[in-house]
Amino acid sequence: MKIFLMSVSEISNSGQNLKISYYHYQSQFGQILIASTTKGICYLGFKNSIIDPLKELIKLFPKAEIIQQKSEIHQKVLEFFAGNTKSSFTLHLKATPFQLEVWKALIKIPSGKLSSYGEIARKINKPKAYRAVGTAVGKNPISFLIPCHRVIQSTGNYGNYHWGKPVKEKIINWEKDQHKV
DNA sequence: GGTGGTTTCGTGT
DNA sequence: ACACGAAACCACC
Repeated sequence: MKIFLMSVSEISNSGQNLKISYYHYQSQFGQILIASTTKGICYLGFKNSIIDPLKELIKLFPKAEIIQQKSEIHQKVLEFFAGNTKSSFTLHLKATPFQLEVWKALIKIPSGKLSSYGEIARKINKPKAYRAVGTAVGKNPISFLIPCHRVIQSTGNYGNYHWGKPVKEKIINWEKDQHKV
């Protein structure tokens, strides 16, 4: 069972006076970019033909000082990708209050399980806000750690994915396999 | 089981 | 004030 604690502190002001270290790494789902502040992970995205995660990072924190540099916390994330489920992480997020609610609800979905946008909406006590939930889930800046891939349509279709549907399917199947053993 | 129109809410502009 | 979207729901067929 995967249990990890996360605390979240908010970033206002587009990242002014903020120093962010980022680096590209390889994962079993493709190339990823991990970015962190001194407080925690602030961005984690997949690189593919359509998405340039570095561009997204800069767009998210236009005023921050963004430097290419490895860091210890990146290593912890890589271990997590490798299957070390004991780690705990601190996230340093820029978010609206609604997004924070949604992302916290995502963290509660156990590995290997799936949820739907409507179910998340009911969990945060706004059952009719499923459409807004979809938008909020899609803006999650930390893929994989915040398990946005575990949310699919109520019909059973996998629905869309910011980093491309194939990646979403890969991760879901991988997590399924982890629990078969 | 599938299609199409309607409902609904938070965001960015 | 307005349009959009990682959806859901209902009424048909």
